[in-house]
Amino acid sequence: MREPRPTIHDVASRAGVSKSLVSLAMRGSPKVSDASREAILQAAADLGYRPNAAARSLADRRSRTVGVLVLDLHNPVFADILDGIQSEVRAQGYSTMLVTGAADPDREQAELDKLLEFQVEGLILVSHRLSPAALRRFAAEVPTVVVTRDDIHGPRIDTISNDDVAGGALAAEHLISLGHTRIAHLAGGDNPVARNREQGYRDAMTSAGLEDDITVIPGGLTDAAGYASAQRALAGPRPPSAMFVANDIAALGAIAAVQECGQSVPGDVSVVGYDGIALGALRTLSLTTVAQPLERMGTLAAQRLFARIERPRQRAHHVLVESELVVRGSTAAPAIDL
Amino acid sequence: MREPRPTIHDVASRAGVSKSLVSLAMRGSPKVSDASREAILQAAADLGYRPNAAARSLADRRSRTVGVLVLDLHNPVFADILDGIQSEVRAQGYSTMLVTGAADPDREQAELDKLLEFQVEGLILVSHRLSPAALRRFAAEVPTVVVTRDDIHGPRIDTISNDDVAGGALAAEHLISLGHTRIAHLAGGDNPVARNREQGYRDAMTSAGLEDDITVIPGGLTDAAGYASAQRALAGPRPPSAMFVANDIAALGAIAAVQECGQSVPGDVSVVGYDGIALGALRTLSLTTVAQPLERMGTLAAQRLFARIERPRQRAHHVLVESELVVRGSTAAPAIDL
DNA sequence: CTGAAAGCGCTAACAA
DNA sequence: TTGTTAGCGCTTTCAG
Repeated sequence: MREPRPTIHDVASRAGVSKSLVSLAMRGSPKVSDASREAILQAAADLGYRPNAAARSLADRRSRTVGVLVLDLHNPVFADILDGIQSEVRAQGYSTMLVTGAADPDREQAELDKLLEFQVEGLILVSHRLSPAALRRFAAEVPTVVVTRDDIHGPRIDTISNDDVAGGALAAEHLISLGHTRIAHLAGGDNPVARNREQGYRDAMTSAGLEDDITVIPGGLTDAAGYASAQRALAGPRPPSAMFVANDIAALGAIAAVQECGQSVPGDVSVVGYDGIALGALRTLSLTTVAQPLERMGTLAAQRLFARIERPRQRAHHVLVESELVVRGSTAAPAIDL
Repeated sequence: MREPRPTIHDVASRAGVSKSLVSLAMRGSPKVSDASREAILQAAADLGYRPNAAARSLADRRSRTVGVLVLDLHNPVFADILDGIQSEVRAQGYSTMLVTGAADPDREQAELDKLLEFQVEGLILVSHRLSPAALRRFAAEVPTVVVTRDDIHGPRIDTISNDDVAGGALAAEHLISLGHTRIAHLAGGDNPVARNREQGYRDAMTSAGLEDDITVIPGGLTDAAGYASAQRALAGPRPPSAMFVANDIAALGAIAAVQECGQSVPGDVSVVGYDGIALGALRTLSLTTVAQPLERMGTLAAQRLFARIERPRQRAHHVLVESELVVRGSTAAPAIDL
């Protein structure tokens, strides 16, 4: 069907040398005479030769490839983290195989199985939905680092994360300090990241003596979920003057819902998000948020992974990064209640 | 360093059969007795056996993998197209290897070279920045389909695209029919997609007798670029009452700039984007746009690719999909000029 | 510096 | 139905 690709053997015979010399030359070994190298490179170029990664990986017993799973390609958070990962991986001369499981545990498992069949030397999971058992199974087979979660422990599971409880508290405290009391939390669903952010909110409310005002609206981490939760919050008997939303994308949805109700942000309702996506800095949105150092988290993850690929038995590190409150235009003091 | 993974050979000896029988059993061949299959599967499970994709691909002379290059993971457009691609690729029992070149021709080339070394059986390029020569070189080696562009032709280059000239005209005509005359175009930079959209705008303006009002502000296809272009447009001596922006992400940036100037959308300035990203449907943004059938474009691309993998010499198809104007809240009739 | 030979894990005839 | 035998393209000893 397809004409066969040229192999190392074709290059060798065209250059008039042996296979192994070509192999050396292709990888820039110094033990090749200039004349031979010249001839080999020329022959390779003439033929349009490309090394076969499958063959190399088989003979070499290593793929020089790492696998990356991301929760959801639609959320720009992950693009930022990926930038950090990719630059580090490339710097190491590795390739990355990128997959998504669309937040579905079974698909995530299937994708990771594929990755392992491809003999990736390590795994970076950017916010997964795996069960602890499944995660440990993978981590037992190959160096693994988890980004944005640190709830599942294991001897070989490195993590890069921020303190979501503290971050959630930061968000709530900001609203409290502005003078809000009717502060609702639009929660992010059944996952540890969202649960921690909610916990931070609860803690802050309680510390401020506002435990009776704690209002948690169930929701999710997508724009549509934020929109729906906000609608429900505003339809209640005692609508909030401020909302802390589980992440930025959902916060954008929430802002949309507020404005659609004929209310303004922050005039009638203040909104705080979480993550620090670039879009939130746009003046229209101007989203106050708890910003994670996304790209750096990616870089750190890749660095941890390579450290562990080097020394697999080293004990796991848990890197905690600092998130910070970025105050923008979506929050303000509450309107005076007349 | 790492303990070696179990191989087909280990499974065979544990199950008391030969390598080839295991190979057959693993791929569900009917020519294996139930007893053997049972034993083999059990042994494989006990050992935690995973087939080695590199070895399989080498022996099989096919990788069952396609390569996908996307322009920019930060633009949600591509996530939507990818959804379409992935579902089709999975349905065919193939895997996809996803890479980005971050809109840099050299990096794109390097990434595609890698993909070919991995022996991908086909390539889907979702909006690339390759030179015609480079693209043709790749297409000569492996079945290739290009999504969102149709400017580079070649006997083996399939394309899936919309008519950007017509789409650009659609956007401009909408603004014209609303009564606008001072309509600026915030252009998308030096690439054929953006140039075509601009052409459509010029055509529509000319047809309406508004050639003297044609105003093109140079820019780019990111939120930051849209923001900057809009600022420039508004700072001009004769600020526009409407803007057609080269894509949705840039349009969001433009809206931000308008609002920051103390003007409102659509009260003072109407804004139209292009692409149809989900975010634009949020009520806050409520972006009028020319929507492409993104996910379907992905599906079509994958279908074309598999058709071509089947029959490589078949002549190239150029699929044109319909885009449609989606009118939302970011456009309205111009304010009466007092 | 160069070449021959073995083998990575798997598939695919072909025989038995 | 099963086992044997060759490779797939490459890296890597190990002799020349």
